[in-house]
Amino acid sequence: MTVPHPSLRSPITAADRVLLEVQRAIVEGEIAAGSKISEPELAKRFDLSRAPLREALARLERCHLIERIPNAGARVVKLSTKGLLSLYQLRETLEGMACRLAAEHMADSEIAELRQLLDQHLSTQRVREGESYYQEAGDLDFHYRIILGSKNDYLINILCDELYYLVRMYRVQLGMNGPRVSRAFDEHKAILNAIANRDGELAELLMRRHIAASRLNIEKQLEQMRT
Amino acid sequence: MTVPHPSLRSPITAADRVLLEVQRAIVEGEIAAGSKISEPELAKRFDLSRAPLREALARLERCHLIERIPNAGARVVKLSTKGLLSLYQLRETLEGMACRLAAEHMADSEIAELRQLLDQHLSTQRVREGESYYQEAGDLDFHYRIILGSKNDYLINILCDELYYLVRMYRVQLGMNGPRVSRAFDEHKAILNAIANRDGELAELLMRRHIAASRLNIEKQLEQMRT
DNA sequence: AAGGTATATATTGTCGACAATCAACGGAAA
DNA sequence: TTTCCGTTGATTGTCGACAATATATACCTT
Repeated sequence: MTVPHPSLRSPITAADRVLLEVQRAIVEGEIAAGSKISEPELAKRFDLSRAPLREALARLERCHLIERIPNAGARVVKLSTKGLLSLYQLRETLEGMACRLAAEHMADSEIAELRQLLDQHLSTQRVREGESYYQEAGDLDFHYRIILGSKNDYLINILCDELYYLVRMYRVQLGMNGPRVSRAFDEHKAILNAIANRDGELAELLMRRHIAASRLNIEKQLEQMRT
Repeated sequence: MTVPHPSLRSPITAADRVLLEVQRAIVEGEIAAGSKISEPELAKRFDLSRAPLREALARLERCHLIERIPNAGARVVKLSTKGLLSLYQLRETLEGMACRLAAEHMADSEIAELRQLLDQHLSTQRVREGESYYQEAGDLDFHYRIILGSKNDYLINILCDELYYLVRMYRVQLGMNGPRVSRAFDEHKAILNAIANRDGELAELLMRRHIAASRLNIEKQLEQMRT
């Protein structure tokens, strides 16, 4: 059911483990945004040498969760309105593109699976009304499959490996469990239909609106928090 | 005159040096596409330890010049028609977006400098007719400035740090010195005008066509080589 | 002779220690 | 008191060696 992450390479090394742990910790705010990262401290905490840790840090930098300055160390990224805007601006363009390509390239079987996934979400959604985690996972799953459906490896890499952890970080730390669930479902359904009809242009448009709506929703909540 | 690369961080470390060297070697085909990379061999060749070398390899993977498999080593990427198509497909979307944003966000002074740059290219172009290196550098410069003008850090990072080396690798190894110089100049000029008029929509359209034309040009040459 | 298995070799992943660089603190001069 | 400078402390960058894993070779079996 859950789409395996593309960057999960078969042999799991120590660097991989610590990467996943630290990634989760940063996304969930367990390691505070903007805080400095101490290599010796983390190495001690995960009981391994600095070598695999630095490997992990390199990959964290790659997905924009930390920023490194030579000879000065690494810091967890700070969340900012400007950053959020840039990120969603980019997502709008890239996922729109992915959606158009998916409408062109997805196999009929993949589309069928996607529809099945959506129906399944709807039922679990009815049962577990309001539980945001399942919605979060389901939403990710939906987007992932479309992105993978684009069949463009560079595009897939950018969205799934380099941007999505940051997207999740914003969602989690700004508390975006969101009351947007039902509307999101309808939008997902419309997108799926466009893809099934092989209407790439419409699919792109709908996906762009979907993400724009999501962005506006977040910005609205941001505004409320400030007052 | 030349725009400094954004990823050139101030303190230059040993890993930075070897990165630049290997990057160049791969782009220019000195290290053959598809060949295996031996860490001990490269370490000996550049007379340093494997630690900074691995740091460099991590960054090479980031810009898609090598592919790493855990416990199995790294290989230089293979060039393929599919890869080239994916890459230019992505560039078309991303640089189009950058161009639209540049039309909205570039300062008047930046636009003036861009115009100056273009005039300068035109004159050197007349003097050194056909010398492709200057054209290559000039073209990169033009695109760089527009990308930077988008003021979207994530977009800038993707285009300038993660995709452009690969673009250059395709250009160099497929021998794209190109007779497209004069047409490219006209297209650049039109794009600049759209930006100066703050017409983001047109700027995006023109940039997309510019890149699409460049892609078609390459594909044409590819076709000729095959026969 | 072909296929599979086991050894042997080479490469990658990891470790602990050293060197180079940067940030923080304290003291001296204006 | 404020500013500049040198020292101290800590952190990052680099090194060489060891352990774990994968590839290649040779051998044995069918």
